[in-house]
Order: sequence, then C-alpha cells, then structure tokens
Amino acid sequence: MTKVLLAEDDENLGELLRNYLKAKSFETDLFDNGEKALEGFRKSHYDLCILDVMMPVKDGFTLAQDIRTINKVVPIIFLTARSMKDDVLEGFKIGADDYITKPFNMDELLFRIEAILRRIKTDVQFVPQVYTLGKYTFDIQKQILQCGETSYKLTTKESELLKLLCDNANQVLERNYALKTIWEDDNYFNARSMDVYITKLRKYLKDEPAVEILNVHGRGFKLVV
Amino acid sequence: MTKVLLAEDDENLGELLRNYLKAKSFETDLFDNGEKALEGFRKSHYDLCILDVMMPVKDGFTLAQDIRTINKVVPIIFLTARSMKDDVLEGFKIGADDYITKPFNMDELLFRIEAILRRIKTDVQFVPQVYTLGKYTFDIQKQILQCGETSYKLTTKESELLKLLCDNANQVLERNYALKTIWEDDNYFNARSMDVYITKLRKYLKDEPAVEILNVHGRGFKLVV
DNA sequence: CATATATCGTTAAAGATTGTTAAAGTGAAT
DNA sequence: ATTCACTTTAACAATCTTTAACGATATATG
Repeated sequence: MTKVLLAEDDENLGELLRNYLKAKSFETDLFDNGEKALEGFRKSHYDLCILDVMMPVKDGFTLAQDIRTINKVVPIIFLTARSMKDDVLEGFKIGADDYITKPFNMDELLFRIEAILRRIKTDVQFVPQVYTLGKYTFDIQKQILQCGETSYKLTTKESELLKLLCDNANQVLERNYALKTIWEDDNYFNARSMDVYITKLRKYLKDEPAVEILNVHGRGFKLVV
Repeated sequence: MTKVLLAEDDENLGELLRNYLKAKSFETDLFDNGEKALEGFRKSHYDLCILDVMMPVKDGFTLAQDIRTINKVVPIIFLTARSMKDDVLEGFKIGADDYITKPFNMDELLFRIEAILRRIKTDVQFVPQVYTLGKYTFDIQKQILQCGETSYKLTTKESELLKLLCDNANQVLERNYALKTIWEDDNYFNARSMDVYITKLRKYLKDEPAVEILNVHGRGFKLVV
C-alpha cells in the first residue's frame, strides 16, 4: 500500500482528492496546513507528498524545504494555481518531482503519480532470489554459489543454467527448452556447449552428495536435491 | 538531432508523418508493425516513440510495455482511432506520455511532441533525480556519488553510464544500447572506452559489497543492488 | 548377445570478450 | 603556450564461451 501525504487547505478539494486516491488504492493522510503536514511527516512514513503551494501558516514551498531536510528522496508533487514559471522553478529547485496546475484533471494527477512512482521504483526494493540446495546457497542476482565458507563466482552461462535447473528441481529440464532459453538456438554445437557447462556445474556441486545433476538420456537433465 | 521511432502500419500515413517530421528536423525511423519496431528499438537509441495502437503482429499497447522493460523513461505518444477512455487509461498505466486521436492535425502532433520534449528537458534540468544504491546516493544532476562522508564528483561520461545502469538496475543493460545512447556509435573503440568506464565505476563502488556491476558476456552489464 | 549408432562426459585448445593500467589525444581555461 | 581535466587509444592480462577431440555410456536393432 502506497502512503501519500496530502497538504491542501481547501477542504472540498482535499477530501475529493483523498477519496479519489483511496479508490485508486493509495492510503492518504490529509493535512490542511503546512505546519500540521510537517508534523505528520515527522511522525510517519510516506511514499509520496502532494503539496498545495498556497496554504496558510506554512506554504507548500517552505514545507517542501522542511521535508527535504528530513528526507532527501521522497517524491514531491506541487499543486499550484499560479502558472508562473518562476514559481515552478523555485519549487523544482528544492527538489520537487513534478507539479500540476489547478484546475486539473484527476486522471492526469494519477498519471503523474504513477509516472513518478515508476521512476523511483527501480531503486527502492528488490527481493534477492536465493535458492538453497542442500548445504549450498545460490544467489541468482549476484551469481554466487556458496557452500560454507567457500564460494564460487559463477559466469553468466553457468548461472543461467543452474537457475533453470533449480527452477525445475527434481524434474527433468528438457534439453531443447534450456537451449532455446539460454542459447536462443538448439543446434548441435550449443548442445555440446551445454554439456560442457553441466560438467562445470557438477564440479561446483561435488562437495554435497545430496545434490547432483542426473542425465535423462535423450531428454535433458534433472537436478536432484 | 532528435531521433523518433514511428510504428504505423498504414504506409501512407507513416510516410506522410515521416516526411513531415523530417521537415521539422526530426530523424524518424518507420516500422510497419510492433515486432519490427521493438527490434528497431533494441538496436538503436530513440528520444521519442510514436506508436499506432492498432497494428498487426504486435499492437501499440503491447509494444509500449515491451519498450518500457528496456527503457523506463523514453516518452511514448499513442496514435489511436479509438477515443474510448478505457484504452487511453490502459495506455497511461504502462507509461505513455500523451495520446492523440485519429484523424489528427499534423501541427497538433508537433505541438504535443514539443511539449513532451520540453517537459523532459525541464525534468532533466530541474528535478534532482537521486538514486540510492545500498549505502550510496547518486545525484544525477550534480553528478555526485556519495557514500557516508566520502563523495566523488563524477565526470560526464561516468555519470551518464552510471545513470543508465541505475535505470536498468538488476537487469541487463545492453552494450549496444548504452553505446548508442551515450557514445552515439557502437564501434569497437567506443566499446573499449565503455569498458574503461566500467572499471572506473567499479572502483567508486567497491566500498559497498551489496552493489556491484556484473558483466553479461556478449550482451552488456548488470548493476546488482 | 553383439554390434551399430546416437548421446553424453570430460578435457584441452582456440577464439572472442572483457579487465586493467598507462599513455596519448583533446579541448577548454588560464 | 601551458596547464588541467577528461576521454580515447593502446597494450597486455585475464576470463568466458565455443569448438574439437576422444572416451564412455545408453539405446536400438538384428
């Protein structure tokens, strides 16, 4: 669930936005001035801030600066009635990610929100996919196969093949399927190349008798755990 | 010179657009179906994509999704005969930047193209896009890579390459794509130059074991976070 | 069962790509 | 003209993938 901080002094617009965003499955906290919003930001975590520029007590730009002293990366979108370029620039300089001019279309706001979240999604979270094979662990992303304190840095091909074997652990990994997936083409030479890689993987895995790569004649290989 | 990818199955309209855009000093590559367009996108660098929604083999929406897996930021404009709102939203969700309904005025298309490019340009200029890589932060605009109190001022090329790697974090950044985007030309010497820069970036990133640049033999590099 | 044939196991060499360092080029600023 | 920062080119080492060669094993066939 994406959490949104919304700072908007116009109660009608604020509630309208909150409901709209809720319908789009964003959890939104609404604050009707900059001071309260800042206080709210300190107390909780937000994935995105939408700030009205013109607000009593503390305006949107000032609020954005304060938020930036706390968090350097949280995306900020300004709502502004003023379309003056200078204002916009002032906002951008302290680290806004986008702005939208009132009156605006809700869908357009949503689009911009999604565009921003998409842009930052890359560096937020990433689930490292790790397989366990007996006493081995295999980190697919890092291409590292570990067994106790010894660890092998696998090459791309070794890693891709081991991944396919793990995906099909205890069942047959069809030769043609593997070839087409990793080598693009299942010709004779690539098939021989694959055999070479099977040999290499077997060497890596020889420390653990509980794990082995069996050949299924004429069909492919089976990783037994 | 701004490079445009145009995917349009109607040959007349396609050529017409191409000539019009050429007259407005855009270099346009025309593809008459989605498959070819995707292939073209892989092989070269484009600043903007204009995609017809209804095309044989691979439609515009699907194409846009595929393009987004390669490049998360390149602007996409849809050409659509359907004015249905659902379609439009579907397009926006996968990251379109605008759409235009057939039949349309050439000048209107141009206006939208320019609006988008202007927006992208101001984005680039004013929005401090900051990536977080483990305990590093990388400010693209300032070209500064920080890790705790040590900070490195990157050169232009170092910064451009690191940005592309971040854009494609945890997936392969194709060598050719990077070369065409940063060096314009993917010849042998530029490829070697790129290798030199990879070495430099690795040195900067060596303080954090959770972040590393892996080579994918024959294809490119992968920034693992 | 014996033998032919295809498939697989393994090792080493060849060929291609990449890693790294240093020197040479380039262009802007002084 | 000289310095300086940056980029490219060169050179050599290291690594990765494919190909070749030969032996081993499995399956099919008479």
